[in-house]
Amino acid sequence: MKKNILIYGAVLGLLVAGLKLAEYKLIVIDHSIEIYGGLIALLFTVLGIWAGLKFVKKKEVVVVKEVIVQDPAEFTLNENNLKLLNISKREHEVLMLMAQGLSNQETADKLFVSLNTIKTHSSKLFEKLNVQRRTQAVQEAKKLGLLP
Amino acid sequence: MKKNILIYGAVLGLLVAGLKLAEYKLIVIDHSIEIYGGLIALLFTVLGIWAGLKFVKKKEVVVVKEVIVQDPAEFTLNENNLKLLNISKREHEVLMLMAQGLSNQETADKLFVSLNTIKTHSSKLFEKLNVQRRTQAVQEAKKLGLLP
DNA sequence: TCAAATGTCATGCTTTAGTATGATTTTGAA
DNA sequence: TTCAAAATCATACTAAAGCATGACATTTGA
Repeated sequence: MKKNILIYGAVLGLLVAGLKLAEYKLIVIDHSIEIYGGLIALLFTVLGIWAGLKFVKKKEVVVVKEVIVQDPAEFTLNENNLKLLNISKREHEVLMLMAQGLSNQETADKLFVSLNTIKTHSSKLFEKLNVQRRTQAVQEAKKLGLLP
Repeated sequence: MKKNILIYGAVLGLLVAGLKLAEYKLIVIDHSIEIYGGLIALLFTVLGIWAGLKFVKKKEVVVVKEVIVQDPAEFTLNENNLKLLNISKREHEVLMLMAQGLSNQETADKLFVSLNTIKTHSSKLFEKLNVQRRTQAVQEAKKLGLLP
């Protein structure tokens, strides 16, 4: 910044000096004033643009490196709701895996049971939670304190 | 852009005309040339700076290198991650409705587009989030601060 | 102005999810 | 021990989700 100001000042000074000299030579020519003015206009326009660029063209590159780790919010299972809704242990297990984004097949594999079994659990779960889809089930379950 | 050029041209024209007039009045004064030149220099410097600013004033570029994982407690949309993953506005909209447990059909109805469109958005979303299912998408999106 | 990105939609297809129903086996409590 | 709930599994569906691909219009940015 300071450098630019100094450079600008220096260039300006030189120009003024140069023009001062040129002034006496050009003055004798016809229409010299127009030429003189035109030159000044041109030079200072360029200078101005240059100055404008210098002072604004500072692109700021911000690099974000921080990683904010998830807070494992303290969760306490609401067993009361569990009982109220008649949700069994196994069903709750299935619900948790469902909430982790597992497919029915994956859940079945993880629990060593058949796909059909998981489907049965899921259906009953949806009934009890009064929802139609697994995504809704997860939402509802979280609301009810059945899931973290 | 075009406007700026026109404005610049117009201002320049007016100045030339004005100076042409001033030229004959100032010429009689002592040192009129210096004053004349000074004025032109001043005016065109300002004009140049203005032009420079106009044509170069690019927004700051923010470069983010790492994906940020956020605390889900207080939510502020992480637009950086959004950009990083190339998730468009519309896709984000779909993502939000998906997170609310809506089916593709319901989402389509809500956004007044076809089911196929939502499926397309969903597929691209899964790709970008690097997941296979909507449930996983929602989870991942929350981790990345794309969803409350 | 021109290319790239975005948004929209379709078709055809495969996979997964969800429903309905019924059956057998476990298990926990009266 | 007995009985009901819970858990398991199956078959047969329908519905929804997801994938791949191509097309076309609109928007936008360089």
